[in-house]
Amino acid sequence: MIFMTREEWMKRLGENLRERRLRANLSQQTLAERSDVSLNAVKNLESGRGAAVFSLVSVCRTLGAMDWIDSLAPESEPSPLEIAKRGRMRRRAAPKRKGADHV
Amino acid sequence: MIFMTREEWMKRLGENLRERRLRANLSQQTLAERSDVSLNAVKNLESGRGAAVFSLVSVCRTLGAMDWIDSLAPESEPSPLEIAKRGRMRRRAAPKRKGADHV
DNA sequence: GGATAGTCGCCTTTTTTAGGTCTTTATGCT
DNA sequence: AGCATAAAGACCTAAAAAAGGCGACTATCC
Repeated sequence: MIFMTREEWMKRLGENLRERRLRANLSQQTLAERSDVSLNAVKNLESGRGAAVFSLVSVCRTLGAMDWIDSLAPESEPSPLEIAKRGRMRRRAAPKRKGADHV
Repeated sequence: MIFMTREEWMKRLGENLRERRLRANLSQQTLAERSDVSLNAVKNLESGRGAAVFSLVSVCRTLGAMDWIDSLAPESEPSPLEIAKRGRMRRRAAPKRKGADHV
């Protein structure tokens, strides 16, 4: 289960969305209208074909399923070492200097 | 906080992804390469501009953050009433018949 | 069984994103 | 402080998705 291709993930995502919609007893058409996207956008999402993040967000908002967005935020606090060394949050990745860090 | 526009959600999503990346101390460039998407795709994602679900999935896969996909699946079992009435899972939304269900 | 309507497939046009490159900004490290 | 580089921005072309419509299939309800 760990090594799923991106396409497989998209399909899975589509299935989950579909289930959600059916639990709410909504047709693709109705969901599309309420989400203010086209019917095709919903089709593409559920079938796992290409879709835009905007469509995904729109549909999820209608379905009342937005928790996933914050579930993506790193739940762990920055390591104490980091806080000690650098006062604030990191705004850039550490630069790979010339000869310093090899590979 | 409840009524965020879709654009605001996109921005938030981007910020979360950005934080994740920084915690991993990866540059946009590196993340893009490892995710097999273009640098622009990563930029678009983090800036909250339009992006493809494919890009989102790709990046999340690299960051080891795929739990959200299944978090979208309805965790609740279908209601016992439903199971009793109809043997299997619903495959379509209930049709809105002519005079039957009003609005 | 029959009628209704949700779903799927395909097609065309328009809009958006990916992918690439260059310039500028500003952060992080020494 | 100085410098190397990550990151943001703008611009372009090609590719992909949105949007809209049409027809066939079939699950659902009566």
